[in-house]
Amino acid sequence: MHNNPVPAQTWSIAELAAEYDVTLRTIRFYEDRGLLTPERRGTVRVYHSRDKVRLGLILRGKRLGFSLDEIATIVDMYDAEPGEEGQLVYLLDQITHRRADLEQRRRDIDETLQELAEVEARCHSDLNSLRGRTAPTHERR
Amino acid sequence: MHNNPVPAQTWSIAELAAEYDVTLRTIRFYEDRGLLTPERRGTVRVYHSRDKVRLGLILRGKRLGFSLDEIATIVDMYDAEPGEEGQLVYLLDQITHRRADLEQRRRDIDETLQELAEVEARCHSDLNSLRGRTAPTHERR
DNA sequence: TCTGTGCTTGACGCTTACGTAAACGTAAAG
DNA sequence: CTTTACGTTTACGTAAGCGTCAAGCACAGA
Repeated sequence: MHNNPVPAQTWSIAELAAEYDVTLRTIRFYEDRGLLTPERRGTVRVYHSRDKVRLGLILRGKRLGFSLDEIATIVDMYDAEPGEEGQLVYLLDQITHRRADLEQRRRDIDETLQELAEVEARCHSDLNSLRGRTAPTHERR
Repeated sequence: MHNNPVPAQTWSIAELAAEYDVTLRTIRFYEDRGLLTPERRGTVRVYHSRDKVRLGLILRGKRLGFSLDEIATIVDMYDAEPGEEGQLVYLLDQITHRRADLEQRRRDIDETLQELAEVEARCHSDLNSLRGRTAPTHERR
């Protein structure tokens, strides 16, 4: 057996920025908002895998349209320590809310996808008409 | 047969605001951004079912986290006239992009829901431990 | 006629989520 | 030693999406 088998990889701010395709400004801004807490070596930021994971979660939250405040509560849930009963109950409550939110979003997405499919079908039909295959007999809203 | 069987219902701005739970300011703002184009009777806005539907689509887009500009392109797709071939091809292209976007979102949502379920399971387990049922034997990240 | 009630158009304010310099530190390379 | 690369803080700028007055019109009822 040996200690310290893996030197526990770290990243510079530029490396993280490149990997996730965001600017340095963005990463520093997230830190300012308390979403990231990189180590400091002197004045320089050093990011560990924990920070990297959190950045990934933050960006996924952004893709979902959450505000940074909402993202903060979500991401912090993942890292939450067991704590006392009140904390846990609160956390479960948060989870319930988040889940309801996300399921509403999924319904919205599914509806939108369905309607896009209809618009697409109309387009193809119209294209066929234009190319002289047949007259447009379908109903328009 | 008779003409004008239904007087074609209309709504005031306040009625729409109440129904969708938004402010008058918001509805006017959407008009300012070209998302709504209500009829004018004198100086007063009169909303027809078309406007009402569009407002619903706009708010759904908002729930999905789209910007108003993106929402504009989406909503306008629903109302698009057949037009020439170039237009149709462009529309189909837009649809492709939107669909890719939405499917990415759905993946993000599903991942998040899964992870929330894990956090929830941890919470319940921790609660049981606190209540003295059993010791927490599960792994923490 | 006075008082609401509901609508209108500005116009300024505010928050979020960064962009964009400016000015400086540090360490390696030429 | 100077340049270059990479990092830092401070701070002002900006676009989106409204909130929030302010001031005024139009019509209905007491």
